[in-house]
Amino acid sequence: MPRKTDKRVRLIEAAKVLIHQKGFNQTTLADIAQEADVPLGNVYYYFKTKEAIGEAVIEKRAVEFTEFFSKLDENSDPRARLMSLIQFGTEDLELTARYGCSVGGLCQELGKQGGSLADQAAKLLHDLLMWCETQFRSLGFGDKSADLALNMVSNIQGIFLLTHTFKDPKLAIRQAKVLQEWLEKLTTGVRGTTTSTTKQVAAEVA
Amino acid sequence: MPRKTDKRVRLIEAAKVLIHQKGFNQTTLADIAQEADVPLGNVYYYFKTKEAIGEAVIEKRAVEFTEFFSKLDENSDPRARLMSLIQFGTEDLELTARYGCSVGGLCQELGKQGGSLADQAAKLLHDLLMWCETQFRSLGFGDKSADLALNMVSNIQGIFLLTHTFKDPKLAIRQAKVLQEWLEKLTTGVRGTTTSTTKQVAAEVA
DNA sequence: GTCTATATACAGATAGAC
DNA sequence: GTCTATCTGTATATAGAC
Repeated sequence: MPRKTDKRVRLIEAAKVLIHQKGFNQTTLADIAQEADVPLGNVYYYFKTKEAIGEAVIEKRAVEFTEFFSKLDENSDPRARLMSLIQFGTEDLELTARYGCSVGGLCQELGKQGGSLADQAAKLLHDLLMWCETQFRSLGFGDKSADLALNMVSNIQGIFLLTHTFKDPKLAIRQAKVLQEWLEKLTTGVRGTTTSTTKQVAAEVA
Repeated sequence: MPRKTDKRVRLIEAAKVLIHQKGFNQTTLADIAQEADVPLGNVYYYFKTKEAIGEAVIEKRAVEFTEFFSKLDENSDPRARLMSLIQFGTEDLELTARYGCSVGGLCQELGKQGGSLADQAAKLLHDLLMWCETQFRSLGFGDKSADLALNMVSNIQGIFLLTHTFKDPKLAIRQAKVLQEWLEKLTTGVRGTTTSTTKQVAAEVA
């Protein structure tokens, strides 16, 4: 592997971490260069602008999201997949308490500024939303699926914000329990395949 | 009222709006001075530092929060108060879609930086959380009240973030309906006063 | 109390030697 | 491809006349 790729990767990784920790605007190119052990002036050989680095970081996040969904999809039924999603939300809580959700934080910050970076960040949350909706649809919730997905992602993002605000991982633990119970009650008697019968059951429960 | 107070008030109001729109770090003193129609150099007569302006803005938000709670408390029973809170979340949604939640945004941004400003911003969300918990406690939910409050505030903050991220007020409308239905089912058969009977009912429902 | 001019620091970005 | 030195703009903050 040529050093070119190596440095590029290092810069993206450094930027990814620092942007999560300090936010995009508060992260300087000097910060990134230092963290990646690359001289400041050399950064511009790999990225024309700071925005280009932001773009690369979000693309990296998108790849990680895809891998994450693949992992979740290994669960045999959609209900277990959604449960896994909630479970993963209780990992790395020290990081979440310190710096909040890496994706939610980007959407919040960049959303105010508009532009293509904001759109790219929003797509990450959109993908998560769509993934959840797919699971609910597979469980037979039909037209209710979008609302259920919205409720779930909303809940997750909200508890991340509170966990960060109060610097208290226990909040996320508590809410994860609540969310899992909600999902359990919601899917009681519902199978993972979409048939006319399960659709009726799901519609009734919802 | 002396002009001194007038300019101070104008600066705080301008800062409040701009910080909501652009975030604290992205709002410059020049921005604030211009918006308040005060010469840049004069700003420092009223506030020693930019942080001092941030402090004043958060204090203003705290006052508005208190007034807001007073308004909500005008409802006769706690259930109606919580319903009102959800209802208020569906007002000014164009603003929320454009700039997100003014308080949530501050907590997110300042939380990463730490310091006293972050603590002050966090206190705003804490007050909201405590207010909600008080309502649930009045409804007889006892020890479940903290979790219910957490769930509610978490949900509200989450949907604000999504509304902002996707620039779509309809999302907040949809989720408000879901939240209200949740609250309705939760409090079915529960009265607004705390007696041993209602406590049992509430505990059972929760 | 008010306001212009400016000091100081640091950000993103570039030039050009190697 | 790499890296030092630096340009340019802009931010917070100050000095000091009025």
